[in-house]
Amino acid sequence: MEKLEKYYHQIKNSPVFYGMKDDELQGLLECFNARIRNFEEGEMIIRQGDRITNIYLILEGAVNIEKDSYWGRRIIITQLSVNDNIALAFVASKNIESNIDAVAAQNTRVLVLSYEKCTSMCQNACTRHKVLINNLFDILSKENIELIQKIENVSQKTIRDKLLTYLSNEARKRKSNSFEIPFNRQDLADYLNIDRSAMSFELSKLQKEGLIKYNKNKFVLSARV
Amino acid sequence: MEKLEKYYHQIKNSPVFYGMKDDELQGLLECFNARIRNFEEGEMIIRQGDRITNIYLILEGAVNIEKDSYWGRRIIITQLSVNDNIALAFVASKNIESNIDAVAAQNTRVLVLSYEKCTSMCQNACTRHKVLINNLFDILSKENIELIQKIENVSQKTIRDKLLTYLSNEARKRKSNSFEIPFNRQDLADYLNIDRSAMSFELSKLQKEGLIKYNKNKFVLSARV
DNA sequence: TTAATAATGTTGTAAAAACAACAGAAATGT
DNA sequence: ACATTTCTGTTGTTTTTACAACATTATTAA
Repeated sequence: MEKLEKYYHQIKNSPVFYGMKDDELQGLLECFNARIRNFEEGEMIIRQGDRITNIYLILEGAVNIEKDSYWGRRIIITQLSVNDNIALAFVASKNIESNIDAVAAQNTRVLVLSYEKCTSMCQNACTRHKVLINNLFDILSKENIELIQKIENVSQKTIRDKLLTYLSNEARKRKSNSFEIPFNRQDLADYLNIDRSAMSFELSKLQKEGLIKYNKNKFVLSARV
Repeated sequence: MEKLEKYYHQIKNSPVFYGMKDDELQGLLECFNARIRNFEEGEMIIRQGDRITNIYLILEGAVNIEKDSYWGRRIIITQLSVNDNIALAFVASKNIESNIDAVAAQNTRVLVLSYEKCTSMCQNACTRHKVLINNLFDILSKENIELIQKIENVSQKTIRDKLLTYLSNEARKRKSNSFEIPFNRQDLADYLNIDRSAMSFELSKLQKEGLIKYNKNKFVLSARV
């Protein structure tokens, strides 16, 4: 339990527990059987078919939400990072199996809470549960909007349009024309559902045309985009 | 307010209000300024850029959630039907503008509730609000899972794989190999982000190969799919 | 019933993507 | 510093898709 102390401030200010008083949070962390788990890059945190009963809060690192298609191709649905929750939607619908994998994209530290344990104990009656569920509702709303955004990105017709849509959406999100993306080329291709080499080719083309500049994961969009 | 009576039973048993006592629901409908609105096929219920402050519950009909791509192509994100809520994610994130259109896919009857009005009045304190937010959390979770499902559908590489993935997901959802889909051919193409005529061609091919049978919107999957 | 309109299916052609194979650059480990 | 491995970019070929144009079948209206 001592290790929790180190992250207490971060936990308290995370969207899940935002607005909770210290004593409420302390009690909740105990009641939730809170513990910290570490995952190495590439390690599976959640597998397709799992039933999720825990709330996962990312304290350090990043996690890819993936799906292997029936024919073996990898689909990256989204990448989560610090302060995000993993597979929250499956916690509420507890009789629905996870249809996604969660894979550590780097070495990752996660706070794990037994949601089930708390709801059974406090019967939804305590104030901290009320704050929590409000927060969870907000978080899920934002996730929902993110997923719609992603659908827009991958629904473009050409590789070019997918790239431009993705990049300009990222720029808008960060309120800057200059930003880093969390993906390497292969991951970006798996996120946009396109071939890596074809994507590389189109990126160069966009750079030659002066629409974008990039170096590794750092992108700069020209005003024209 | 009399018109509400006609739908009272349906409203009471809808996922949003599920588990609410009669007096709670009655009070809530008043406090929410509940009213019924009708939309004709093709009419816009929500537009990109709107700020959503109402909860919309579909009582009759169906609604397409759409987005016009920058280049003018139509994307159907999902189709909602009776008992579904429209654009719920944007109600929670009230300072985020809608990035989607909601268009009546048929003549549609909708219950409209001012979410804002209630939250400001009851300060999240009344029991009915607690039941409501729990329900909303559940609904958003399911929507989330649906969106992930849709991402899987459109992330397949070929038209054939998109169709087979979509159809077998539908079959699983309805627990039957025989089912109707809510789309005509053009809408299905816009949902899967593919060309209608190419899709028609592939559908015939699948039928010739004996993998599927179809007539209009009614599909039957062979055991091999 | 017939004409008009809409929806769906079919085909050929041009465009785009996937794929494979490889070259060069960057990162990693020893 | 060197060898090894991983990542990224490039090119040519094959496959798939979009698009356009039209045929056929349903649906609607007169």
